[in-house]
Amino acid sequence: MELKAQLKQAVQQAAQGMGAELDPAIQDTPAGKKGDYGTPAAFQIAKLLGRNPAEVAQELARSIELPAGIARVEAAGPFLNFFVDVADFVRGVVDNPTAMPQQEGKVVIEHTSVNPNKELHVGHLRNVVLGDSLARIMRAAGHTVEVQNYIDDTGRQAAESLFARDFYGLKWDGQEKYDHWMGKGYVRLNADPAKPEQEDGIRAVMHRLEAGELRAEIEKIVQAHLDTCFRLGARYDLLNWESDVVGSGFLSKAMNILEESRYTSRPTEGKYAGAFVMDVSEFMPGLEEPNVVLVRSDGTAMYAAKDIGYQFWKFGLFEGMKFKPFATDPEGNVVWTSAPDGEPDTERRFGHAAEVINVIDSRQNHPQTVVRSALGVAGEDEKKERSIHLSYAFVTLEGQTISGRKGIAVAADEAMDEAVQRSLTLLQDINPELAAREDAAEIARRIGIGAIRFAMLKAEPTRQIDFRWDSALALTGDTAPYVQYAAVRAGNILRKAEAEGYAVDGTGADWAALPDMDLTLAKMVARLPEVVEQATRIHSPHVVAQYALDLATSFNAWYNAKDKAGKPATNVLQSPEGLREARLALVGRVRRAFEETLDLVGIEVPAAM
RNA sequence: GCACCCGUAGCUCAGUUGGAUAGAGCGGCCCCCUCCUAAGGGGCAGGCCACAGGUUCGAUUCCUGUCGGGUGCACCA
Repeated sequence: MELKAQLKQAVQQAAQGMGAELDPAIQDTPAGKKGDYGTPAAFQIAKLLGRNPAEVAQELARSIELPAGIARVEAAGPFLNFFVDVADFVRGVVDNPTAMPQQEGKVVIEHTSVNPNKELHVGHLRNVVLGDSLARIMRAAGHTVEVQNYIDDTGRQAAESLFARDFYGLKWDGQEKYDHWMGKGYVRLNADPAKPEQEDGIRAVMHRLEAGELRAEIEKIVQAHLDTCFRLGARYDLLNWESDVVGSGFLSKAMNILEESRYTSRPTEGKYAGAFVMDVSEFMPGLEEPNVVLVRSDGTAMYAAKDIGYQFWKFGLFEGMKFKPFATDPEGNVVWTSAPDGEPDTERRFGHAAEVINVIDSRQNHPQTVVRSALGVAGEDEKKERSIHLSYAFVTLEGQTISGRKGIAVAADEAMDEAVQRSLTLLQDINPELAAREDAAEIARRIGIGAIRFAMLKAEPTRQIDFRWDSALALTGDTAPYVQYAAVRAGNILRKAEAEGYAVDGTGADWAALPDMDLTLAKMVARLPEVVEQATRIHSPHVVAQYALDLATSFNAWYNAKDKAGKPATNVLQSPEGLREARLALVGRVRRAFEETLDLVGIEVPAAM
């Protein structure tokens, strides 16, 4: 990685010497090709100079000054291939910690934001896992990250659940998970033919919610949601309540800012007479109707206006909310909440983001683009550019659209229970000795939760996924357990080596004894920083999940490598002294890479498998 | 109708700012525990990268169009 940057510079200089200015790509050579890293720079140079690419490559090979760690260079037709010095390279990887990107600036990530009226279902899992993983990645890349969870406490869903509870006279037994219990009333109400006649009662609850009278009721549901998310491994810094966003006057503050813009107006005639509208055509080309109504002609605000106010606040365009502690997460960190009786944020602790990432499903693409455009309308072009919608396709259930209202859903808690149970069953099946251990439950938990997280992450967010038990909870193939198993194997080698009294820190290592097979593994380790950089650039954790698979595949292939006689070729403990120490140090480094990589996507390594 | 997303092996998906023979997993067939854990490894079969143009020395990748699937287009929330 560091090495790639040096190679790039060397190629750049050599090209300059030939009279060509360019930004050359340095890439891994395709499998089966000679060399470790290569560049197609000769194509570009040839074009600039009007010469033959293969000749240019030859000349480059002769003139380039190779950085330390590169043993030699060879022209392969128009490509230029570099060969690393195996001993230098592996030692370099082993001796140095992962050189993560050093990105700066505060990033606010909003995810989860589940209506507080019913338990989470498997569709919500994707949101939580995407957001939590991206938060971990952005933090590792150097950013200050603040995770926010939006609580829609004044919405219709919350009102219906609370209404249903009283309407049916439901009593909580103190045992059932609270959000599940509340959800039952909601589903019952929506299946009830008598529901249309209850509109007045539901509206009355909505008014009480808006007045903040039922906040304690909603808090109980929110706490139950947090328990589910904590179990998944997600962590939060701040809960923002819709009633507080409204109560803090963000709406009028945002409208005041937008008033100044030449893109907003209050038409006195036509279809928008009397309303406050925003023309977004400059920011959203191709729209049939470029005007977005923010405030209706009767003076009431549209939902979009509230979203805009909230987004403006995240970027620090104004202040006003008050905060207090709400809960502590499993590590004992405080989760804060907005609250009418909280303290003003005099230290500007919350919000004030340089970048805002909203994790919301793709059905919100249009409204999210409007929110983003509003920053442009306000003249905040840089903030507009750094207003990111992490859009993902919503999850279907066995081909059906998930509907909490109709009760067509699998609860997130149920999916996690089942995943952990399946892990334990498999453990008993293939490793009874281990299953009898005291920590078997913890091992099964890490595997089960890991499997679910991984299933939600491994594909691109835009990809539609269908939740099916057998694929979401699979424990072999492209899954978390596959990666965890490789990490555990690496750990086992180290443990045995230490028991034998061998050095695992590189002491006594004969780096020059390492064959190319070991180099391949070290090269995979060295890729991690660029993977993290890419994940932050495209705002998607799936590349990290894919890398975890690549790393595990590399390690397993190396672990099982056979020589021509069919004997193990890389057995560490049976390697000659010197080579053994070099390999132990490498295995130790690979193990750390597994831990770091899995941590980026919120997956823990079990003690044994 | 308009906008956005997707179309890669039988199925589910990867594929770096355009580069060298397009890769995995699942499923099918065949091998590998005298070897640090077989939740593993190796091999075989399986591809007009939806289709048609274009840009380029070079396109799965960028542009245009067509077809197929999904989603969204209220002075709703």
